[in-house]
Amino acid sequence: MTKPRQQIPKATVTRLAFYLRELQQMQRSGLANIQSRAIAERLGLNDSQVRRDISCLGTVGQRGVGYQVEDLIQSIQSILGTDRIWKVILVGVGNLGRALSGYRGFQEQGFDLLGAFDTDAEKIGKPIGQLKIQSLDQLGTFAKLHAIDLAILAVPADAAQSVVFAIEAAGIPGILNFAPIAVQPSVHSKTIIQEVDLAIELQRLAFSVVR
Amino acid sequence: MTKPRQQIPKATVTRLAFYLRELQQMQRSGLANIQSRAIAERLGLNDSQVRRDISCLGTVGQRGVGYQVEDLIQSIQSILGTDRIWKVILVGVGNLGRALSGYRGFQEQGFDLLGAFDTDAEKIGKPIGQLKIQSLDQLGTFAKLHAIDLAILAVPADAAQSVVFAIEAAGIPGILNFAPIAVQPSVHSKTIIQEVDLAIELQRLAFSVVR
DNA sequence: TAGATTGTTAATCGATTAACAATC
DNA sequence: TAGATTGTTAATCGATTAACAATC
Repeated sequence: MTKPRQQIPKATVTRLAFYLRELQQMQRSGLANIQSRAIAERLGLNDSQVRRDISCLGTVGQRGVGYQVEDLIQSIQSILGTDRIWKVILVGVGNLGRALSGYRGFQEQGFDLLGAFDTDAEKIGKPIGQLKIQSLDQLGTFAKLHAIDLAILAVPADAAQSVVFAIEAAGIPGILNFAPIAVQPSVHSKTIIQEVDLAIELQRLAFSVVR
Repeated sequence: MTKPRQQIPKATVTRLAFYLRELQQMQRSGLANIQSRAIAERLGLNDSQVRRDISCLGTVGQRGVGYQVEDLIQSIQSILGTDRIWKVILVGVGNLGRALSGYRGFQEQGFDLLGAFDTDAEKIGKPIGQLKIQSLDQLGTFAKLHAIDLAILAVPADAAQSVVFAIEAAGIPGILNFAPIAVQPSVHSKTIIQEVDLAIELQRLAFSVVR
């Protein structure tokens, strides 16, 4: 342990999550110790960068030796906030929403899907995995009752903004937005919105391929 | 038209894709003209940045007036390479792969899913949407026959690296990797790999919420 | 012309990298 | 001790922003 820890750059946060993913793999395969150089190679990065990122954890490796995989995993999880269970709901049970609801990777990282909501009367009451689809009207009550932390938003573009307001009103502090449109938190809200767009990822790839 | 166009920063490419998404929305609602200020507000950015990004297109707005929505859309698509159809295959028809195969957003942006592959004998021959799941052994032949441009990789972590080699061998120049592990292109390959991890997006959101 | 908004420069800010002293 | 690798500094590189001349 070295530093009382500063503000962590966004780019660092993203890389830390990638380090974590690899470290968990390494741990599964029985590796106990690792060096910045090996992490860097595995991810195609510079080893200086890896050490600098890790130094944000305020934890420490051993000079001449490296890092304990177990320690690094714990430190990164502690910084990311994923050393606990996060309670998540899904809003919008269309094609993509249904898919996301079954995605194993969320559960594995401690994101627990507790509810699913839609406006379509045809869908309400039907099962989705272990859950039953609820009316969007229930969202506020449900979110408060279960102290929901995060909402995964997978509704059509034209519904997205009004659903954001509903999620905010329900007191949920974070939204992962898959709706293909920019949405804004309302003025006084402290809700964090993180954008994900799978088509945009393909476009970025297409650009790289053309160059 | 101003500049012969330089290298475009990666951050700019990503934002251009987001501008495109908004502009397409605006066009659908009948808007013909737009200003950097309005784009910036809609996306929560600085208007200087929007103008600078757009200036990478080598296209031009009209001082005192703004940009033609139609022109901007065309220019951005031309830079991203999405002014044409991209031929895509899916490798790995698990939970996530199945979901991705039905995602409308890909088709809407000109990404055409032509094939789906898996190694599981149980799945081969079964339908997925309009397609029939093929054996991974068929990948090379199929990719060359149809001149496939991009592969969406959605296999388990332990299979990912060997499938990457197979995709490279099939001559496919771009991979969108959903497998939760870092993979590397083989040494002499020019294949571009773009990482996407939905659990990591949730982790980034969790971090922002905690702060 | 007067008002508006672009395109672009120069200044600022932040992130990456090389290098090396500290130290296991 | 000798060899290895971290933690951290200083230098470089790239991205963002403010400001304003150009011009519609």
